[in-house]
Amino acid sequence: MVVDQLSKTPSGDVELDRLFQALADATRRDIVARVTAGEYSVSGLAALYTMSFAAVQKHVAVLERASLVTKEKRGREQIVRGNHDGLQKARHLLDQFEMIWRQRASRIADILAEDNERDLP
Amino acid sequence: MVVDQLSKTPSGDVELDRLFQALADATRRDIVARVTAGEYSVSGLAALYTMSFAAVQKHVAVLERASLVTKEKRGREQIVRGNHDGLQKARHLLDQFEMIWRQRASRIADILAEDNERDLP
DNA sequence: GTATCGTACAACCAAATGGTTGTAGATCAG
DNA sequence: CTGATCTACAACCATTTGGTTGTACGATAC
Repeated sequence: MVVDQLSKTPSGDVELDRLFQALADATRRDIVARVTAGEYSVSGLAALYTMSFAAVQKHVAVLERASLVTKEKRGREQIVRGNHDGLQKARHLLDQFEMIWRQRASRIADILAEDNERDLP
Repeated sequence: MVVDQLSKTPSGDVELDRLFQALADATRRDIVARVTAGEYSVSGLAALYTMSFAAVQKHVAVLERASLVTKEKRGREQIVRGNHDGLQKARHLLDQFEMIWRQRASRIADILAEDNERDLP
């Protein structure tokens, strides 16, 4: 059977919910990009945006729950770093979709090939 | 300059917001997988889930606005198909993050290499 | 024709989201 | 010790989200 990744995703992966939910906000995507490139304290991040410190703090918390970011206490500040594992998990799902797409494409190609066989004696 | 993809993403890409928001729900991910593999009418999809028809209809609408899915009227039913472009766009962003990550990794490798040079006379 | 099917859409509701302000606890600098 | 910084967290608010039910309408079947 060609396409049965589907049965493997009956429903309800909360981790993926949180991952994509976390990526569905421009500020948070920006934070991910920055902390993936280098280190930032929470207030260092907050300085980059016009919103309040608490708002940025909440965004970081969302990213942390989504495993896109880790926090580590250093002195009085909290260092935020990108977490590659979270990104990998999101990429993996999209790769699966890509596979499903390609399988469908090749199925269609097969059908066309069959048609050709039938048409050309 | 090594990492200035960052300045290119100052903020506010509504399309990406909608894309990831759309993927942040297990039912919608399941729909994407199914309609990417083959064709479904809206009611055909609705039959797969326990929720109401209207709920599924809304999910499809969200996916459509996110360019993850297209609808095409055929007779009295509406055929839902996967839209590869939307997926590609999401994959592209994650690929950019992957690049940022690798650049950071190689920067760190460079620093370690410098340290080695300094340490070994 | 009438009945039924597939769809669209409005109105409503509870819960989650994204933001604010304010308060309080650690940690560092002087 | 005192004051400034960085963080955490609660309370509040407006808007969005994910679901419901109900109504209306075009296409199909009989």
